[in-house]
Amino acid sequence: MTNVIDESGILAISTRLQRLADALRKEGQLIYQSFGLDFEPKWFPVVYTLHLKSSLSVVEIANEIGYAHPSTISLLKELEKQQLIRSKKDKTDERKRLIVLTEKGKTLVNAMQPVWENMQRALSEIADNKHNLMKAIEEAEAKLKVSGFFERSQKIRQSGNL
Amino acid sequence: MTNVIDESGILAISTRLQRLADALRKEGQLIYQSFGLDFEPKWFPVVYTLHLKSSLSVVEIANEIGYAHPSTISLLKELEKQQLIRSKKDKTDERKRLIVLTEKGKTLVNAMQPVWENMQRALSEIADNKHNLMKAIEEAEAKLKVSGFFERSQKIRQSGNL
DNA sequence: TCCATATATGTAGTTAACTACGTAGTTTTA
DNA sequence: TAAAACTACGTAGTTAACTACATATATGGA
Repeated sequence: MTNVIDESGILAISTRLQRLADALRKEGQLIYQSFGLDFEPKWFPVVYTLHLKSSLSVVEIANEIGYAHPSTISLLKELEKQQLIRSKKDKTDERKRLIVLTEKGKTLVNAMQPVWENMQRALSEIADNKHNLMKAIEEAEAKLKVSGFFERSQKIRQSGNL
Repeated sequence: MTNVIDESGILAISTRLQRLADALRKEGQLIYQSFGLDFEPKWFPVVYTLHLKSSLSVVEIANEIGYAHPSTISLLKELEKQQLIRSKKDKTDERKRLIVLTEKGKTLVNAMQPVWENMQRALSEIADNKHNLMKAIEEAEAKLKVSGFFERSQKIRQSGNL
């Protein structure tokens, strides 16, 4: 199991992140199935957000979950098809569509609580190590927010040595 | 900048990983451009592997970089178009195509050394924190190799409480 | 008050990975 | 030694995110 990429260090980091994200998403799908639930991991951010905030516009949801708005729209379409959400025009601003969970959606969220608890434990086993993965992600995101990868590269370059 | 997903904990981890991978890949593209190099981050795993191993078949490359072979084939097509690699039939096994870097490819690899060094430093600034991102990824991957997310979920479920 | 600018939503097309399946050589085994 | 099983490569179609652009409504300033 020699693997050049695992040894090429940090340069292949985006490859490694993507691989890991893919694997977890796919296995997440199997877990929902095994509990007999008709739910997909990619829906989690939207549904969880609406569970907490109850009524939000498309762009507000996009901001909450950190996605571009067209991605959010396509998730909302799927959830509408599943009858887990519905939407109505905002009366005070005709441009906005306010999204809410349906009764079916709320029921499903309740049914998913033990599954989420189960997943959380399994994920903790995987991610809680000497270097905690969630904390590492949070710290890296915080750094990027202060100054991006490109900006840091430019600064290093201008500093002379590279 | 309230963000439900950042606070929803580990359940949205695959979303977070993907976001981070995307951001780093895109900024990586800008960095190559800023150095005047016609190179894309997604090509790195293949090119770096061929730089170290010089002649490999399609499936061997796929295994080295941890991708499915069709993904590798489409990367190889792009690299062939860029004239960075070429291939010839293996004489002892007619099924195999042996891939090598061209002279242009080798020259580019040399030209990229300082850029890779620069990127490595910038990435270290981002990822070397209290919880080191690369190490966290490695640890999580090791755990998954022992027993996957699904398998762990099943075991927790069977243990009774969930 | 009306025009310019900004915001909210939507559509179309792209990207970078994947799985499923097909074909052609190679190896094993009955 | 011929059939079965395996391996290598390739194609087609899918997925889950993205950017760029279009349209409709709202708002602020001259």
